[in-house]
Amino acid sequence: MSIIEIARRAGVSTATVSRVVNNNYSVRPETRKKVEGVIAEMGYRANFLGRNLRTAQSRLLLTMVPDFGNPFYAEIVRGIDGVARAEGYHLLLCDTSSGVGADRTYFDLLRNRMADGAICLDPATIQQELSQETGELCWIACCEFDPAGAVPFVGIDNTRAAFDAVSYLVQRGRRSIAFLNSDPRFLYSQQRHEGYLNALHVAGLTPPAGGMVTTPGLTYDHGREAIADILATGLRPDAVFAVSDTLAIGAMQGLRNAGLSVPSDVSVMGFDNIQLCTMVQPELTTVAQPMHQLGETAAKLLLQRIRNPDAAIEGIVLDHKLHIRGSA
Amino acid sequence: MSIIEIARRAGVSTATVSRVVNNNYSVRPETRKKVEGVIAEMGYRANFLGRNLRTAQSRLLLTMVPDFGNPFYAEIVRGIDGVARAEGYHLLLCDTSSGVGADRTYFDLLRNRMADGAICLDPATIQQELSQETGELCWIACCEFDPAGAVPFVGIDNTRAAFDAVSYLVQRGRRSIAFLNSDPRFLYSQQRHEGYLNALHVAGLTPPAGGMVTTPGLTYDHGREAIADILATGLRPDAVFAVSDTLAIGAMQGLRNAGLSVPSDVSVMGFDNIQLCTMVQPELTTVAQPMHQLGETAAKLLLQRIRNPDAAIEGIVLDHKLHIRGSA
DNA sequence: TTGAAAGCGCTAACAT
DNA sequence: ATGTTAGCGCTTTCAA
Repeated sequence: MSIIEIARRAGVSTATVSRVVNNNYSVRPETRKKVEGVIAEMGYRANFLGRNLRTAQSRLLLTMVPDFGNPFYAEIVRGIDGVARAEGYHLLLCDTSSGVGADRTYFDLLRNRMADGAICLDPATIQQELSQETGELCWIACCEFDPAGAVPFVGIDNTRAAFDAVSYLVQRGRRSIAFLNSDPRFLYSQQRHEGYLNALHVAGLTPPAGGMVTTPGLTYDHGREAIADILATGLRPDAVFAVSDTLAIGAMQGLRNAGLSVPSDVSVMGFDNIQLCTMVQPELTTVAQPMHQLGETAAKLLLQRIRNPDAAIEGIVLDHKLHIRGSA
Repeated sequence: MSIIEIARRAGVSTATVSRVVNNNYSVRPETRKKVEGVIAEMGYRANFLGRNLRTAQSRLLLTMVPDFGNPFYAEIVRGIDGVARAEGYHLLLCDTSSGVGADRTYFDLLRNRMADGAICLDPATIQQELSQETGELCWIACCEFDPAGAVPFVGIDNTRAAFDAVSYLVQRGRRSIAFLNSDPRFLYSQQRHEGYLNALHVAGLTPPAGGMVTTPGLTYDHGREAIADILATGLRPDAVFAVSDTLAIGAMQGLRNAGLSVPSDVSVMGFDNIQLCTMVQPELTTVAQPMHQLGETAAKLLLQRIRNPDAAIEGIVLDHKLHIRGSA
């Protein structure tokens, strides 16, 4: 049953039905009532497929996350979702962790007009590949971004955040600070690495030999295994800085398994400030990212860009903040 | 740039271009090559809005979750996503926690043909409201379902699972077993409540006065607060059964805060078996749900139903399993 | 193997 | 205030 059927039954034109449905044009109250009556009676619902083609928009926002099993990303997505829904958009959510293959990227969903815009939380490397097309494609980088690139972004200053975190450990008297990093394809990974080295350098320290490891992912188990690897080399650091809370929480478990106690033997510092931080024992000291705000800002920026594609959009850097708790 | 432009440049009809793009009909190799050349040269991408209208499908699967900040739901969604993508579908994800208002349900996205089908993880109450329309609407209930209803479902036997969990606590000598439940609108909440009572009954026990609480959500903090409430009544249970691991983990933290130790003072039993269970101290004993499989099965069922709407589909009950660890 | 043409359901410009 | 009508971009029947 289409709009034609409704128009026929109500004795009006399809245009009038359309006006009633979208209640934007002036329609005589009686006419409106009559049409609404037929619509209710028939249980008619506008077919968005037709509307979308006609208006050339899908009202869908493509959101690409590396892994929404990670509470950090989950919280950002919730931020995006809130803004999107308030503006009448919905989320086309893609978990990029499983990998889609080189020939077929999720950006195709944008090119194919399946989405009106996209928010990408994926590694900057992928993004750089695509930034050429940036003028045509409507998207925002979130968390992973190139400050010098052409793509509008929102994120934090990862280098400084890591610097602050490690400086704190140093200030607390720690001298052998291990570093649990993730995939170096991630820009945040490179930047936090840099911040870590900077802070050590300023303090006249160097990374302990074998104390810098790279994990293939951000699960708790990756953190646990990373610590096991470090300890297996014989190294006994007095602090660990992890680029993710999930990694840090896994690391704490790994340290416990090895009979080491946190923070007396080893301080542990995480990154993100997920809810879980205050649920583990000891509570996790971490660098907070404003996750919800990150998502909201990304969505607002994107919507802005969708509505006014030509306006220049500034990149936005939000503040990080150290949360001192029991683990360091 | 549309298919017409490509057809013109390649000197063929739009039908031929369409055939090339969908490479389903026989097209002469030279013709194909020529068309593909133009497509590549022009960077043409089919507009899915047009295709969707014509084929009357969106290739989108609506997924409604109460809260994908909860790792339990996140894992299910990943299961759904994997199957969906393998079949050329994508996820239209809606977080229902924020509430959409009575007049406008997410099912409308289905009625409006924005999605080809839906998987609903939302409370059964909402679902029952809608099950009348079930013949017309194409959707699957996941986790939350009415075994006697008309809606195809996949889930576990919550009553038995809770029964098994509590029976285990009893068998370990626990006599005063508190129950941390969530919103009773959830069917699982009612069923696990029933299983809890059954197990106590069989053991000749009764719920300790003030030992059954209901939380407004499933965050860690809800668990922590629930325990605080119980302890505030003066009750000192020797075990706690929570309907969610997140609740249980929060409860453990609450017990610690109150100076109680797990499991010597109080045993704690969770539900779901999220990854985090082995990262807390002590590790959490819990009833495992096959989360990934739950999601995969739901997606397969839905796809099946989309392709063959008339075939009867059986409800599927998957197995639960007790995981004994340190907390109980 | 290819082309012509209809039409999916809707909106919006234009006419009345 | 309402109707007429073109057309969004695509697929698909039918004909050649």
